Amino acid sequence: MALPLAAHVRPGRPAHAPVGERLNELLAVSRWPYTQPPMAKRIAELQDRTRFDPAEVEPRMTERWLSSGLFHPEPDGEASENYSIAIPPPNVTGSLHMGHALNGTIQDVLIRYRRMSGRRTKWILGTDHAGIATQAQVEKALAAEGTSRHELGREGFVERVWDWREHYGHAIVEQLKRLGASCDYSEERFTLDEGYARAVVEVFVRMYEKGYVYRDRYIVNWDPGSRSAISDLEVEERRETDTLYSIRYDLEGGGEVTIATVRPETMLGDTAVAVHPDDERYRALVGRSAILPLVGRHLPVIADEYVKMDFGTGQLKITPAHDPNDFEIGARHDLDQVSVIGEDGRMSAEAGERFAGLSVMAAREAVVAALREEGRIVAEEPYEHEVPYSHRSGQRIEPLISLQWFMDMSELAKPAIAAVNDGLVRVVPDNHRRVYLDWMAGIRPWCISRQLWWGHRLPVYYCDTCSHVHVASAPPERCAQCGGHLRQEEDVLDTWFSSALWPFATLGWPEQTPQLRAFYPTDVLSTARDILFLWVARMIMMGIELTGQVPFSDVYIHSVIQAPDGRRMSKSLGTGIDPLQEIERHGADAVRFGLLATSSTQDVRYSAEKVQQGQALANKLFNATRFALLRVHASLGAQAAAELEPEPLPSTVEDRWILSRLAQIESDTAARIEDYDFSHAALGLYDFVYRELCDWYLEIVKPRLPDLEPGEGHAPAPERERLAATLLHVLRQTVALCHPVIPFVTEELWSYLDGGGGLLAAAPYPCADESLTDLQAEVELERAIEAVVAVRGWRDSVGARAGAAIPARLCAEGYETVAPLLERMARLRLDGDGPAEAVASIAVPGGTIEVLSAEGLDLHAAERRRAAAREKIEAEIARVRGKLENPGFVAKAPASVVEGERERMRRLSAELEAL
RNA sequence: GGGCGCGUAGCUCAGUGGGAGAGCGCUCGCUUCACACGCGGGAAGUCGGUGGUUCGAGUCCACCCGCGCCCACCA
Repeated sequence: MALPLAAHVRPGRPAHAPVGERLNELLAVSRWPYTQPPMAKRIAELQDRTRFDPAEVEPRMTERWLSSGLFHPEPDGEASENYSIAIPPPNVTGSLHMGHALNGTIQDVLIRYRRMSGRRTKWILGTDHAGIATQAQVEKALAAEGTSRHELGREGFVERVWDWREHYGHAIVEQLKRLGASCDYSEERFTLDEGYARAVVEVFVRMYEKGYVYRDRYIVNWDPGSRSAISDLEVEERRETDTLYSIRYDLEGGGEVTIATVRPETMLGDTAVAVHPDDERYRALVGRSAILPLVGRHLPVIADEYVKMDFGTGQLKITPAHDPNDFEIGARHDLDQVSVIGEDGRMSAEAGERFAGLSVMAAREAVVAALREEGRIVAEEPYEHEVPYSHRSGQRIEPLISLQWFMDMSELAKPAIAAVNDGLVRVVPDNHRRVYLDWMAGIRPWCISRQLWWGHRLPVYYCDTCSHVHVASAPPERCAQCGGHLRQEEDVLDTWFSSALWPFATLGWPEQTPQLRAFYPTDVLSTARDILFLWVARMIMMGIELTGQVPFSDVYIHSVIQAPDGRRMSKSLGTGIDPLQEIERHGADAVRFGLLATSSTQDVRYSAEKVQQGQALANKLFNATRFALLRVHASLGAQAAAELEPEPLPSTVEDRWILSRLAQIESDTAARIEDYDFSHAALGLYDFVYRELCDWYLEIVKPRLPDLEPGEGHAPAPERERLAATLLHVLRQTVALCHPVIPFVTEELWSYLDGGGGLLAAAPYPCADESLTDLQAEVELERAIEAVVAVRGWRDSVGARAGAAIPARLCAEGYETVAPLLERMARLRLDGDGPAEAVASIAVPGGTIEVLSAEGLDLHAAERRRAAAREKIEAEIARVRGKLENPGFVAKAPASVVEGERERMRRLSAELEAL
């Protein structure tokens, strides 16, 4: 295998470190013993493989990759010269959905591209324990068995979850292999692994010691579904229509106030009534007392600026224990907190005998009924507002006061804001940058404790005797204060607390491991925007705080894939499309291509057509290669074919043209991948393979590389060898170029194209050879193509038989080098001689083609066509003339544009003249 | 309420201030010796609307209409 080292070094970009050494290392890996039949036999078998069959090929290629060890890099070198990506860890119980498939493909393109470009690459793989989701899933299974976590007890339950993980936790990893993802499968991480857990505890302790982590009684988003507090980010607001009740409260010593609420049941916990301090209407009320209906509690009337004078009556009930705003107001005015709703989502004893034990909704009805009986409901009206729901359990959030652990984020946010502002972390596309910055600027404390059993238990120990609180990475034996017995905190940490450490905890942090040195910081974090705050922002904050470095230099936010009808893809809506099913149907290459081609800087709809297009591309490339191999072998003989060294040896204009176009697509593709412009990368490759390579180059070149059977008139053997070398060079480069996008079919084809038996995944990525750029050849061939297309259209419109060659004369400039191919591709016979009088003429760039025989042609149609062509040219001329006669245009437009229009005018005039 | 984004061919979407494009679908023709998951030809568009900037606007600006998404503590 030829190894031009220069091919690894793209001009204008830094060569990343010991390239030669790297290559050898890669090659040692790719030369693993892979026995296959001799090439001649394989080529013969290729004769019958008229289609690319993904189901047959893909498992073989996966097997080759995995057993080669290529995906596992030794932890050598420095992170700055290596390339690494930490996969967003999927939930351990999850299965591959479209988002995973797209993100997996994107990351794999980046990884494969960098690996082929000579970088030591590591794609860090692992799964997330996903506290609430996993616990809920196992609890559901237990319920089906007629038992519950409470019956099993904490230890038994956690053991059951680990069993569950053993059984179901590997599905998604296998699915990633199916997709072709080149993760380092030999070092899979899990956020609850022993080492990882040590890192989590370490971080908690450090944050506690810095004073960021604290315990507080605070109003939290209580999720009755998971029986746990959840963070603000896990709350989703839904628009709902409720009834807004206006309720009359009597004032002590006469008078009344009227408050409005959509949650009458919470009035049982009211501890004040508030008005705005500037509200003239109610100034006299401040300082008096209202009497809470049904309860009889005396409520001070207070003044607070939070109250909107122009909303409702301007009189507001205050329930500090069950409303976040009221909680704040209560704190300002030192109000009592009366909790009338419990953690089970039912009314508590404090709600009074009449209501205790009722669900919130039942209590609402009961309270309204009771108030109505007393004639206190002044008004009822439908009211649309936002209602908080748990993103996790789907249940309505119940704000209530609870003792929880929090982390203050304000200090952590500062350097994380600076990192993005200063470009240390680049956000692509850029518009997400401001979203990040806005959120970070207003960051609030993070409730990190969860009342679950599945997760990292807080390293907090309470003394039974003196209630001293110990926070330590190793459990202390006894209370340091009084020697009393210690009890560990029951709560576990929010899953995102451990996820925030992902890029470095997976590499062995806090130990200074070789892995950490080699692969941290990582290069890019690719994800959908829904976890920008939940995860990405927190990784940046924690990364900077704990390692002193940003965890990645790029954040790439990819599209969200919607159902084809534009709705959200979801199981519950029935709008989900299973990527694995699509892979079964069309092949992994097709799905990868389709997803990349669809992806964009905004949300996109799933496109079965684009997947189809990918399948077509895989098949096309397979057949193009198959054609070239079979032809070369037939034309040169097996011996010469086996000894042939593919290299660019252009002898004709089409050779120079395709090599020039190849250089172009090579630099385009590299640039697009580096710019995260995956759709154009994929579609650009499609265009190159279809249009330039297959439709034109292969078709033009066919007669130069004959099946040798008829024997007469073949090009001499050295000419055939030059063409074969060029053709195979172009195919090798094209196949390699496509590899990051469609790895399976290209790896299979490489096993035919590469004599050395190496892996394409380890081969150098093609690099544009600028010396092969040939603008002259491009101009000449573009002109020929335009002419061929014009003649074909003309032929079709006059009913020429498909195969019949038409006698004609070329009356146009600039076809010296391309006349033979024009003749053949357009099925003309350009004898030159013949009757002087043409029967018809076809407009082509730079002139016409005169048709010399009307045999079998519909000349009326030909005339109509000629007239149409003339009309089109005239219209075009009129447009250009209009421009050129506009003094403003000539005076103000750039000279090159003006000259371009003049040139066009000359060309069009010549064509019109010729017609 | 604040922010971001989108309206281009029947559908899904590209489009860099200077000749409106692709894939699919539709249609006509080809059993052309790589591929019928193929090849060749064709039809199909007041680029959401109205103004403005400019020699020139699908592209830049303003407003309007329609549709998404994110953030936000008005009962």
